[in-house]
Amino acid sequence: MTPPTDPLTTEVVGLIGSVVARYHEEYERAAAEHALTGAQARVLRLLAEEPSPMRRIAARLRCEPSNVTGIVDRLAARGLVERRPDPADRRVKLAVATALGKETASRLRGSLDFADEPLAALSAGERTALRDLLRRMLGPAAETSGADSAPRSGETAD
Amino acid sequence: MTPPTDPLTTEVVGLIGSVVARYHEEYERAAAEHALTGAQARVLRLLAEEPSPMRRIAARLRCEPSNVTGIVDRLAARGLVERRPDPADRRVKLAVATALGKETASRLRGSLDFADEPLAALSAGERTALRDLLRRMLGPAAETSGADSAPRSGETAD
DNA sequence: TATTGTTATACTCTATAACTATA
DNA sequence: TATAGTTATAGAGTATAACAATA
Repeated sequence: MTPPTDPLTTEVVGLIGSVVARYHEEYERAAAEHALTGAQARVLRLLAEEPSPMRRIAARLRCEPSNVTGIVDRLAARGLVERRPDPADRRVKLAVATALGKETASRLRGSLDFADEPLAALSAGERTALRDLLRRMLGPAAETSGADSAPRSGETAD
Repeated sequence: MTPPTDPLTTEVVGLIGSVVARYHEEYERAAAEHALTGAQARVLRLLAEEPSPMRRIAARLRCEPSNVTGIVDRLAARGLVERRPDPADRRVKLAVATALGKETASRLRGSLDFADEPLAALSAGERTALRDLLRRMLGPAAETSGADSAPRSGETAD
């Protein structure tokens, strides 16, 4: 679709593909270090920030709500997450990270050293330039949306 | 690990996370458009470039060889891929894309319009700057490795 | 009636281990 | 004996459809 795509753009897309592959591997490795799957790690990080109804987790993960049941079950079985009723609406269940869950999420973030390894190759000035380019690329929403995002999160907010 | 990570780096990592999420969604959507899973699409693109022993596919996908059996089975069942014996070593089976498989891979590449949507926001000059930054970030190997890569490929070549 | 979360089901991807046929 | 590919098995993620409780 659209114009034939010039060599420069093709190369940039390829490079982005490489970044994606590397980021993804890093993320999975970091999750595995804590005996978590990628999906579990994403949910745990989400809940470490704030409690969330099951439905909202699904929206953030871009998957069906029925899947979240199992993921939260497994996190709950390990004491990383708990389910609490929502006082305002008794249909809703809030998933909340336990103290252990928050601690695990924090360690998880620490071991996701994408910041060091590949990014360390760039000077502060270069990182600033990269930031500006990525901001422009992702559009105005980017400044808030992805401040600490995980792969495949890509929320539509709700 | 390593230094406390300054706010700038944190933001850049977050932005990269957003790019990763978006790229991944795009890729899955494009694959689904052709009734393929992400893994199937990755293998098909790989084989559209050149035939490959099962073992090598696994290395590119960074998964166990036993998984490739099923993925290639499903692609073969749809006539997108074939298995051929390797004349040089009768233990080896080469997976090769059929004409239909190559055509599908080509259409797949066309519908992966990451190049248009987010990247179109950047001018040619900006794309060049982005290319240079990503090259430096990924290191010297990047120029060859990811020219048309898929998420999670991230090959170690072999 | 509509919505939230769950259950039931089926498929794909994943790793591990055991097997076969070559080498 | 070592290697390539497969099979068997089990766990996890995914979507769909049907269901209970609540709104």
